[in-house]
Amino acid sequence: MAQAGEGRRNGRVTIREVADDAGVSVAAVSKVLRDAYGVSDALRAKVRDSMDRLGYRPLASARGMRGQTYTLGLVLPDLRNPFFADIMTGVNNALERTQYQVMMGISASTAKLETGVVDSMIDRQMDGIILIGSTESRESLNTIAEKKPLVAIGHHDPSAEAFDTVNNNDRQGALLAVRHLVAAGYSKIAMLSLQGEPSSILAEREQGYRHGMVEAGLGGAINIASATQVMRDVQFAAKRLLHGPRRPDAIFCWTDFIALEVISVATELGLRVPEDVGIVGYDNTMFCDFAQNSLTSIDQSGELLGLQAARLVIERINGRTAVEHFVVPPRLVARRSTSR
Amino acid sequence: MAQAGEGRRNGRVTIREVADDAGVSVAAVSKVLRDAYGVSDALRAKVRDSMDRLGYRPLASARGMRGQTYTLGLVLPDLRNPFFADIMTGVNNALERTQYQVMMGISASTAKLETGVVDSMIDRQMDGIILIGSTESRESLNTIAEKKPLVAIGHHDPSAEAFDTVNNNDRQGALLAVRHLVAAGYSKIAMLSLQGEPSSILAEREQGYRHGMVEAGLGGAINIASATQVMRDVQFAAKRLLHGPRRPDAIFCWTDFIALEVISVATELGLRVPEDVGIVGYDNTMFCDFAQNSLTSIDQSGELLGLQAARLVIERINGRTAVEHFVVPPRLVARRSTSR
DNA sequence: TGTTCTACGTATACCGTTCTACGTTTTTGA
DNA sequence: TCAAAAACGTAGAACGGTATACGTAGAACA
Repeated sequence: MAQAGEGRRNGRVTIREVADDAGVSVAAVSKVLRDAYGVSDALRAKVRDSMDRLGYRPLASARGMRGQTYTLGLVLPDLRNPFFADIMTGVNNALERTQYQVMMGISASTAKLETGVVDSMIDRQMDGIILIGSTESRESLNTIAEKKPLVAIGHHDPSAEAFDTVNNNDRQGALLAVRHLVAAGYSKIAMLSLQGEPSSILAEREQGYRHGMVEAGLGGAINIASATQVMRDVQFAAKRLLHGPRRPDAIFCWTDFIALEVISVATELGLRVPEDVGIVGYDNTMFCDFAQNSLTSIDQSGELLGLQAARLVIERINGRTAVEHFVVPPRLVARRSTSR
Repeated sequence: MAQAGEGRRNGRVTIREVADDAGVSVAAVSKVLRDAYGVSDALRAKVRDSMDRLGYRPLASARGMRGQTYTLGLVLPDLRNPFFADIMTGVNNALERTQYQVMMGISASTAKLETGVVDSMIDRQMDGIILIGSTESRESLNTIAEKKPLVAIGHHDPSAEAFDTVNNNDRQGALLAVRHLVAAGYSKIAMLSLQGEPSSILAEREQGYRHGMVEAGLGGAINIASATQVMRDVQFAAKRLLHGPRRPDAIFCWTDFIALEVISVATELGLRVPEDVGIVGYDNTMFCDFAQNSLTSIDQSGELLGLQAARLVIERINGRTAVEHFVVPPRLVARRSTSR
């Protein structure tokens, strides 16, 4: 097995060869690599020069045996939501001038797969882990945090001690949506929420929605439906909402993607957006801007979230133990889908 | 630095503890792990039991020092195109019953970043690499292939020897698009192609387009515009096409995403799709199905591409050296955007 | 002028696996 | 029944880095 690998390792320059070339000890080279204490500028220059000339690259596995791998693990629920691309951009920006690299894995929004991916990242010695939209319990997250520095994006748990969180204020986001719809003259406002393993974001947004409705004297019209992220499921839920006896005149949707699906279903049913039904999405992804969608949405600054998460995880790697919970205020971006 | 890591490694069960627990040698445990020759069923059972009981998980870094890491690297151009999610699904399906895990990186469609990501994957001892939509030259790919088993998805190079390729037939895909548009009564058919580092796919699709036009006696109407994947750029190119003196009555677009942008621009300019302008996309992503888009598109079976790529890379890891080039026929899915 | 620091380098144990080389036991074949 | 082969298991040297413990030279101080 793996005969093919035999000749392949060859050609890899090791720290020893660099040391020989520079005429210094292996330890000295290692110090240069790690920016460790006790290296003169002259020595550093000499070593750097040898490394460049020989094309030396440290082997992450070997580093991982004693020290760091300089690799961060980023776990995202799925690849289809462009919102995660925004987060990724932020993470990459934060890491630009560091030696850290990111490796991504997908959890497909199920706790079982998520655990698998996280475990595999721990096996692969990631120095820290950023978990997006985790469905795990706090205990599970604590268990992970015992092993590696951990930051959760999109997971509200302000009393968590072992790991940091980075969020937008989902309650306020939902509130913004409802207030905007009310101001635009809608009153039978439904929420199309997420079905599946209950999460803290879910609770926050639903609270925000309820709060907004009650505040506007529409407590009696509160109507929360839900669907998984699967296309057929969303369609079904949307049809049920728009066909039912208490047909809403506006729907606040869990994500932009779900909102687009609702627009699609509404169009097929011959309902006009925004005249017959107003739609609000969440995440303000690039698709909102297309004229055929023109979707009002809540922006939660994905790039900023990613940037902060990367900062926090690196701080933890560097020794911070005090917990930090970062919250961004959301912002509503109005478009035609609610301009009755 | 990294004091935080000190207590963290603790609790990790090593192969030695498993060996002690099972009352066998370290080598025996390793053999069980690798399904290597020379282990009796009894010994295997004993060792497996100890591993389960202790919750042992092999450390990838340590494995990487001598053997494999059981990790594949998947490099994708960007996270925003849901087509890549299809590929990923295929890859995951292929890997389901193996011990391999996938780590993803993004190249952002630039050769420089792509090189960086690939290098970092080699540093991290990926056993094999799957490269999607690579913009690298054949020599660069050969250099990578010298170091690791390599499979390129979306990179036509049928005479490559050192790495495998997995593709849909892009020339035929473009041909299908043009023929479909011609059959629907369009004649001034433009192509909105990709700008940037030239790729083999680009050449294939443009050839298919030209061929289709000439075949239909429309050689004089050949009109190839191009734009990068950046939103503003696509908008600009679309406006120029739709405003220009030789306004096309149909546009064959590089990806669904670009097609959606073109629909958006057309809508804003007061042009009706499909009456005034027919649109065809590529990839047949989930967005095509939305009623507000209803986009005709070329399906290149992303899931199958991913599955095959995973199969090929694992075969290479296991010793295959003969090259293999896998090609899937594309399929046109007609929707309203071309139903004049 | 000796003593104590500080700055800079070095030698080397160690990390957790794999895998080769080598024993020992059991099975097979004549 | 004995030799040869097959099956099973073990010891221990790698792999390429990190980090600790230590040595040495020159500067600073009294």
